[in-house]
Amino acid sequence: MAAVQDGVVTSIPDRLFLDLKNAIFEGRIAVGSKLSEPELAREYEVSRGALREAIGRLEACRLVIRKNNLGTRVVSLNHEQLIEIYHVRESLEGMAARQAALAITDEELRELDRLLDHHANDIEEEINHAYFQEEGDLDFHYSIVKASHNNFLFELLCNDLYQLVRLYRYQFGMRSKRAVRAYDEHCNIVDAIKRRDGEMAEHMMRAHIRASRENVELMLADRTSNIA
Amino acid sequence: MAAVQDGVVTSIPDRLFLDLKNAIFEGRIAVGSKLSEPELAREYEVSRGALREAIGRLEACRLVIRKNNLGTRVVSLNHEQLIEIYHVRESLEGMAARQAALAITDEELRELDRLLDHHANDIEEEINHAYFQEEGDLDFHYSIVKASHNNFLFELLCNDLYQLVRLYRYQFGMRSKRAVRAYDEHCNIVDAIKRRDGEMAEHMMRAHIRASRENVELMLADRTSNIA
DNA sequence: AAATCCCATATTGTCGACATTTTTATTAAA
DNA sequence: TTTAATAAAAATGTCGACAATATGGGATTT
Repeated sequence: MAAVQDGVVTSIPDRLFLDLKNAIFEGRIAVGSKLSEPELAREYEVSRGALREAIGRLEACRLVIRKNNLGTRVVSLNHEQLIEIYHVRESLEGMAARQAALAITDEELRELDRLLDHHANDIEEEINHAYFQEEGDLDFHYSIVKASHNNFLFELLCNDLYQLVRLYRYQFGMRSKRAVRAYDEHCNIVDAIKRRDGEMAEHMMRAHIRASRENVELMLADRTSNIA
Repeated sequence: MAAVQDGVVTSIPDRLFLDLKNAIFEGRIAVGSKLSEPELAREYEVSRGALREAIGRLEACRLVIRKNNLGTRVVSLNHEQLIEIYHVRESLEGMAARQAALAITDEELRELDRLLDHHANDIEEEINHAYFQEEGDLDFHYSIVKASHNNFLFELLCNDLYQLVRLYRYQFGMRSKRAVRAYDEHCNIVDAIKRRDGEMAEHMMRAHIRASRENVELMLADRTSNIA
């Protein structure tokens, strides 16, 4: 999961960008709240200039929205926008699986098997389900995208989309209960990749994400009906 | 084509961002060349701070690459990277066509017909082929994506991907000679959308972009063999 | 002659201050 | 009491200056 950039000199905005991102993910900066430049500059002990550059990068990966003369707010997405992202994920990750089937290395294949085993153990021991519902699932998808050896796809998904999904799932307080079914779907995807069947890998991945989206739609529908 | 943001106050970085983008597209800032902050600040008569913010936005849409303490250069892509982008386009625009088939309005459908007519006339009169090879084709794709009514998809494709493709085709000096065949493919796509057949619309759009990619691959192969 | 080191120069990184715009608080009028 | 106008406060936009880093040239050494 760790995408450490080795040897790259990190500037103040680099560090700030990471810190702010974590603050958002951990809820210390609330969804929808405003990022006050004077306040954050004091808190992180940096100049407003450096802070503004870090905020610019948050804006680039769509985690915040900035309006001229009005300041910056953490994105607050509605249901429709979350669904939009799932549609994009479906097409993008489908393509990733297709390309992974052609380009994956033996080492990357072993890594996928390891993740699958880990997932299976968690299910059998009926413990720690939470892991694969959150980070573990992301690790799996991350590995597939990496195995596609399409760097553009990788950046799009891993730098932007996954983070948005993570934030929204957090925002809506969603925890998937699909661990067992998701495991089966993951196996299907890996099987297709092992057989170098790109067409099938894409099909299975799209089905997997579509199921995940439908699950989300159900939860969102539940929520609104409960509130209403 | 014009995506004018009405009523939005434009700051200096806003204007600079547009100016620099145009300068890159028109070749006044060469592909691969360095963006000197002092020089550009003098030329555009702005402070380096405002300039740096504009550069940050160029970086966000991947038109330039910035390295700490080393400065910023206009992206210079190799063949593999251009092909990577076409793969992403294929999956993303396929999804756009699929969703457009479900969500397109009558007005948007009329607009598509207008573009198709325009394209057909150009072919019959055997003039102005250049138009549809470049801007016209982009207009068509732009309209489809808009008709998907998936705003996230729209931003991804129209703010980032199309611009990159445009720049690379310029960088490699490519001009498609597929006007007639592309017209037929466009018609197939619009037919499927009219029938509200999302599955087929996606299939046709993907075939269209795949053909375009294969055409690009051919040109790139030609080029390298000529040079070698 | 080639390679290495060192210094002068230029460029990027960072900061504090001022200008402009928005927001809040206050006051006056209906 | 509510609304409108206005003034004070705070936030964002913009800038120029200084600090840190990289580049290029020349002297020195092998």
